Amino acid sequence: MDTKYSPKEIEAKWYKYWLDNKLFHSEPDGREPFTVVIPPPNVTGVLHMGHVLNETIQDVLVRRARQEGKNACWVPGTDHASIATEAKVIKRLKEQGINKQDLTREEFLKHAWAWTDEHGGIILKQLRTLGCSCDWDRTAFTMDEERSKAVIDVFCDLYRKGLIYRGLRMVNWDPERQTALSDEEVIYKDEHSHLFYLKYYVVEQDSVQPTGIEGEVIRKDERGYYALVATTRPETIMGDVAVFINPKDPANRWLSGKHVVVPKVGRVVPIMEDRYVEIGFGTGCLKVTPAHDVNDYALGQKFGLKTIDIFTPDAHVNMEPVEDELRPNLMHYHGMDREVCRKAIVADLQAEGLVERVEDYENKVGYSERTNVPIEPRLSLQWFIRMKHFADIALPPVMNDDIVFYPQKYKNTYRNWLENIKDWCISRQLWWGHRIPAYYIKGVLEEVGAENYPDELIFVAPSAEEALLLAQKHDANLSAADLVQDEGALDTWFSSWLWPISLFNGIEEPQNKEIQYYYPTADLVTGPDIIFFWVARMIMAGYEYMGKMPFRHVYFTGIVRDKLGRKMSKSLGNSPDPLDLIDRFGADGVRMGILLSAPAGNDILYDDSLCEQGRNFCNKIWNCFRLVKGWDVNDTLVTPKENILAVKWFNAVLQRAADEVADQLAKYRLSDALMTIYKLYTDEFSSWYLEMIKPAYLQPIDRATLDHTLYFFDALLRLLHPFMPFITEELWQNIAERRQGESIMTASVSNISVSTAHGEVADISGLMALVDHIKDVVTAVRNIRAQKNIAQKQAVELLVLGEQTFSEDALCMLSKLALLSSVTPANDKPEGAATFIVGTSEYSVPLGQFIDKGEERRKLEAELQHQQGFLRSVMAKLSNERFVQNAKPEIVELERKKRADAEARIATIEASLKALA
RNA sequence: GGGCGAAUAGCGCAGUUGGUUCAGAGCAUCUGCCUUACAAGCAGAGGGUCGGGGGUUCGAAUCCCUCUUCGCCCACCA
Repeated sequence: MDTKYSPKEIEAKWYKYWLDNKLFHSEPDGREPFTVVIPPPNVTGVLHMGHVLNETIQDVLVRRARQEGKNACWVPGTDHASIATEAKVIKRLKEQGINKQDLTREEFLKHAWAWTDEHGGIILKQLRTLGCSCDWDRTAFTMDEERSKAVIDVFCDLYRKGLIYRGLRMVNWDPERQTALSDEEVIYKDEHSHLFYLKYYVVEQDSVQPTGIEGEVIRKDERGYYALVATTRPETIMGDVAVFINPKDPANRWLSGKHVVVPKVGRVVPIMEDRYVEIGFGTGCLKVTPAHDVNDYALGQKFGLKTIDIFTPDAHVNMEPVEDELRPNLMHYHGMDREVCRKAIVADLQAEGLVERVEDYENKVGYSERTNVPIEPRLSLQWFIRMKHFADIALPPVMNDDIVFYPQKYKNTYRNWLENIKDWCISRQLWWGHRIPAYYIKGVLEEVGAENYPDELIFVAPSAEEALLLAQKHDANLSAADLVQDEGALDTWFSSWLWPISLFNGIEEPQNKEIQYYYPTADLVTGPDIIFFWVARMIMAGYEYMGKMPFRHVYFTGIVRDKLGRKMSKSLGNSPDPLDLIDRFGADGVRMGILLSAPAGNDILYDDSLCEQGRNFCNKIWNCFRLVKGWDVNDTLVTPKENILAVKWFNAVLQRAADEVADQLAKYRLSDALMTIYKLYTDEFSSWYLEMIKPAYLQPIDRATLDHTLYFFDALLRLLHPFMPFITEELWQNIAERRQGESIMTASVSNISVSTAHGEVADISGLMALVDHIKDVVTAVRNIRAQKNIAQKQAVELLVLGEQTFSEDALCMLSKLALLSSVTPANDKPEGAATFIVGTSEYSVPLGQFIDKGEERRKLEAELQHQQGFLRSVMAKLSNERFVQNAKPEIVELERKKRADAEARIATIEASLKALA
């Protein structure tokens, strides 16, 4: 066996074994279910560090549940990710010289499916490399037949319930992809921009009169009186229909009732008044373009203003809606991109003296989450869900912890969103996705246009045939050819929100055995960035369709960042390829690396050194195994006394650690749990226990000690298995004879210690204290060796001064660990001895001529000072009457004991100093 | 603008109702060791006024107030 663990073949071997033996597969049975549904990654995505974190956590939870005897079922799958995938397909088609516009819907979808089949599911393969124990037989896709049926049926159902409606609204428009987006898909970014102050000349120049109100600001230049309007988007002036002032604003009072000319455009628009306009911002004059701004639209609605939409769907200037008589002056802007037009129009305005000034300005601009282009607010006909009802059913269960969030702080975020919920725009102008099951009568649509199409003539049904039946109730003469289906597709999240239900076909058959057994799921593990997109909406759908929560616990992971704290991203190139890491450190090493510093909710700063630590830990375990398996056993050998003590002690340590791990896991403190196991292995097991029982070189070990040690090893592997599945399986299989198909995956983790290890221990804390004392003495002796340059192999004598006595087994253990030639009680210590104190006892190692009296004295004096300082602080407390009166009696008693101990130690040190003199 | 959270060792963190030498473990650093399981290792060591200030208390990293700094979420100020 090599001294290094080499993961590659071992990982492949056991993953295959698990699959061959169907150990990941779950079927409903009598056991308690433990269900986890994977947050479906994009079907065309590849594994990144965020996935590694997320999936490793899920795997730990699932594997642990399996070991606890639960029927664990982790369902994998992928998301069709409508907008992201459609973008990728369009890009690839472009590379092949094909434009989406030239394709029919059917042709495009053919390409999209081809792409999905080709690249889809790569990420699921990669999850196997990481060791994920998903039930692959259940692999699903948000757009497969079963899931699609659920989506369409839910749409129809919500429509019937009046929770879905169609309407002309101002929506977030992505001009790149040319589709509407939900509010959640818009990311606001701070931007350096400019505030342009434009002159809108007053039409009624002759009637301008100062009002005499204090604070009045009348603007006039050689061309006459004008209103000054501040805007960040001068290109939208072509859609201006009014200028608003606040009725209470003294500065602009004189403009009341006037009309102004939109600069360059030439349109005469009224000055109007509304309290929405903030006095003191800019000049207090607001230009209003209802077609291109959400607030302007609201004002337009309130006052019945026209909307002049001067952009095409891809945000190029369109002069069509502009009045004929104004157009000739503006035609050179026609077809310009909005950004280009901004520059052009500013230049023109400046040339004509219509810009009074330009200021630097910081503002927020909304960007499309997917295409990263600025959102254009756009009036369009879309489908929405009324969210009030869903907010009402989804808020209470989280607030009262029926569904528990880890960490809890996200409850606030969740509440905040639900309490200010807005309707959800679910339609997208995309082809890749679930097509909206709404049908229109072709003739009527052509006659009145989409915007004026009456709601009563919309027929929503799962299929064209069923829609026709509905339509025929309205007009018996209609035939299939008279109906036309809505062109839009649904938001991806409209299918994801059903995931925990649709995976078990719970929408179609709510009473089926699977949904009844697996639902609600146990834990959801996901990033806080999709708390609104996904988590909240799953809770809504869960209560709406199952009447129950979709999951009991939500574990929000942090964001994986690089060492410098930057978010990992493709463009920065700071994201390592997980497969490459697995290649270098092994899957177990990578899992440990990512888990170690990933407490819930905290961002993790990833660095390769974390995986190195994981790999090193694998080696440690590997070498423990080499040692233990290398021992020959001799059945006739009597178990040494120190081994009996060691076994009893480690048995207790193991149980304590196992309890701690269980507690930490119950609190979802995975990295703490892993650290507990790590320390148990490296510190207690390797550094102490194995050294305690290790036979001399080439000597055999006794049967009882070996058996107990193998048992401990087995238990340690079981504890570690959820975190590092591969190496633990490998060693577990080799530590004892196993049946075919048997696996550590299902080896129990309850009752980890052996209660019969050399009989019951009555006083566990006494046992622990004894071994702790021995460890302290050993460490002190090692220190003396180091300081005095005494060789590791050179045995030394130890004198015990005072009352401390050791039982025989303790003496044996002590002698073995510290390599002592003798341990003898003594009243006085010889000339030239190094001394140290453990607890209240003093020890001494005679050194003969090696001793440096001066140094020894300095050490003792330093210790004396420390003890005296400590005693003073204790005395201060005890002499404080209010402390003695108010503090709890046990606390006071403790202080008294501290005083006694300190006094004893001081006496000992003083005696030693005297002896040295 | 509103809300939430954080600040503890060089680094990323733990510290559960205030009380055990409570100021912690891990990594990194330093020192000594190729000691027959492991140098990807072993044995040791150093390192922090718990962001600043005030208060409550016999006692504060922990509770309260305040200031500073950082992060996140939400929001229609052109």
